[in-house]
Amino acid sequence: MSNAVVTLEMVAKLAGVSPSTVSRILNGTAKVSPERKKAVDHAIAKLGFVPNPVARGLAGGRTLSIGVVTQAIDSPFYGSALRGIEERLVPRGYSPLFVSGQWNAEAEAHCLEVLRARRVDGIIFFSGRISDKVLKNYARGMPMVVTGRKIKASGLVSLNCDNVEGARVATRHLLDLGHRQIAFISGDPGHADALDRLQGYKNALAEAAIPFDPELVAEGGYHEASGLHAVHDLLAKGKRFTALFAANDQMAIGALLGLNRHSLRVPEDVSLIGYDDLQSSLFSCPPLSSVHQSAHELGQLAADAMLSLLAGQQPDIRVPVPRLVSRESCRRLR
Amino acid sequence: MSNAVVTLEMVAKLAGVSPSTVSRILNGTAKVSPERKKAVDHAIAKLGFVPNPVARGLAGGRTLSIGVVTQAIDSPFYGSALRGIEERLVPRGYSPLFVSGQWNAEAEAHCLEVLRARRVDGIIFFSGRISDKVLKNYARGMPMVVTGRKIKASGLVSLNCDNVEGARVATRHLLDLGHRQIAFISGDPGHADALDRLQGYKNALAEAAIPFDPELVAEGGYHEASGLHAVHDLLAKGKRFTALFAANDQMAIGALLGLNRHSLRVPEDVSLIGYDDLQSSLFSCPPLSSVHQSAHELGQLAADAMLSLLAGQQPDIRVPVPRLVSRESCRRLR
DNA sequence: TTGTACGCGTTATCAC
DNA sequence: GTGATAACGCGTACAA
Repeated sequence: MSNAVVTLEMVAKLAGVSPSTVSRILNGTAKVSPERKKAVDHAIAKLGFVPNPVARGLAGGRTLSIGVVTQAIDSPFYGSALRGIEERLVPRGYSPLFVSGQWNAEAEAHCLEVLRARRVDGIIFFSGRISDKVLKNYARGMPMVVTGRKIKASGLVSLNCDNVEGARVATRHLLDLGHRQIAFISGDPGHADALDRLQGYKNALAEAAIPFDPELVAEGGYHEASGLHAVHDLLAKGKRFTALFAANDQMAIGALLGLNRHSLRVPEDVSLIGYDDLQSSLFSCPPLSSVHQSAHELGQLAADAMLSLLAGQQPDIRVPVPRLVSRESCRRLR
Repeated sequence: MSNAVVTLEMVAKLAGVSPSTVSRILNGTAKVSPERKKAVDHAIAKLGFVPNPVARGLAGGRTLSIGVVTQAIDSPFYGSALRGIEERLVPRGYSPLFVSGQWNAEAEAHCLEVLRARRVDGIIFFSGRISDKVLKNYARGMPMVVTGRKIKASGLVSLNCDNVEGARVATRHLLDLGHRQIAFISGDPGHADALDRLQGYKNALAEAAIPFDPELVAEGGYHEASGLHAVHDLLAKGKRFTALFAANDQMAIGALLGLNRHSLRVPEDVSLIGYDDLQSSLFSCPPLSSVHQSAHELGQLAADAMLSLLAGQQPDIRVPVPRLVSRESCRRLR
């Protein structure tokens, strides 16, 4: 309630000890006698003292803040991830600093500069277009956790979901349901993710000895509108397909509308499956089958990895395997 | 590219001037001779000097960071708002510090404490459950921008969307289409927003001389699942209705699924309208009519207001009026 | 206009 | 164990 500024020095004076002792108690840097500790704790409580992170940052070289480079803070996927990060970081006294790169290498570089200027203790970097080299370079200066890339470097943890496998599972699901003509809406080819998911689609087809047909692939951009357009393109080609796999849920939702526009019903006429299992996919009409890849959990894992790194340990993170979530947008053929 | 730490002092030395002169140039605090300024600019560029915000914060008492208390960083509405804030703040050198209160007064109070401890220069506070009194108290210590409340206090700007009017417009739209039995899914009564939207619904009915029927109102919680349940409840009562107004788009999407579950088609059997006009509403099946209330724009306005406040000016903000967006989820009766 | 000196609140490095 | 003392990098009275 009190708006007054209370400093460590004031605590020290009231407790009858030196500032250093107070600092030691706060950080557990060294042992102090129980009686002094008690006096200090008492003074802290009485004054309502809260350490100033700014001063701490200057003196100690740590700011207790973690930079998080996301690509689009307003996307449902990243929103969940950021929430996961927040859940893990805040209770440990760290504050996440979110900046968004907008899938633009230059903007991403700028984000990194802002974060470095702010002296964050570490950086969590989600996907993006910037080169691995730049990221590795930053990693030499501070702990980094990176997702969606396959980089190896000391002081850098790479969290990689198995997108190839996830896409294989999704495609396999459609195959198991008897579908043979399966169209695919790819993500932005600028993402490694997108390429992997395409590969998984191809792998599943190969397993089933079905030749890959480029005509059944439409390129999207990971957002709803692109899914809608992709369906138009696919249908315009006149190619027949009984099932459609979209490389993420947002495009699947767009595709759903596109199919409706062409009087094709899901799942009666076309089976549809997405990827990511967004919260909202549970409420589409019909509820969308998808590959569960929890962004929320990914965020938590990334934060945990960062915490380990900061504690000087090499985290041993195992990313959860993608899991099929079957709902009502797919049906057995015939 | 250089990872070295460059300080203001080094710039001063290289430019052959005193540190204060460099500081003055950086902050425009006082006039300096063109020649020295040139030398300093040159040195800054050569060294790639970036001022340390941490040190700046300690010395100058400003951290160039703005606390933003959101309720759920992973909700589509807040995601857009945060993006709007980021767009305005970052180019001006400020960094937003996002924390989420989860619609929990205690958590919100904790958020505010964290932000104060971090010495943010100001706080943008979205909705929430904490009391106006606490907010006013904080406003005495630093600039505040608050949304979704009607508070008056010096150093505090209150951005208020006219939810009563928006809800009236939505209901009026249904009335104009010939509907007379219009059900309503309210938001969490803990929000002022929710109460206002209910009031707008009532107002429109009154204008049309239609008695308000409590049986046609179901209580939701602003998320998709609650919209789904609300429809079940409404239908279980056996009340007939030809149109349904959900107090936000997320609930409308849930309601859409609920109606489908009961073999009611939108808009053939029931006309449906939401509120907020989320990006995703453009892609529901059918695309959802809604009341446009740009969260993105709201974020920008809040950020602009904060910047004005920080510049010592009293911002004169005019919140955009809610606007009806008619799509395919409503149809004329008969 | 410009430079000097000090302070911001904390941590780290010494002696004791 | 504990307490002075010196940084940390910058802003700003104050003097010149």
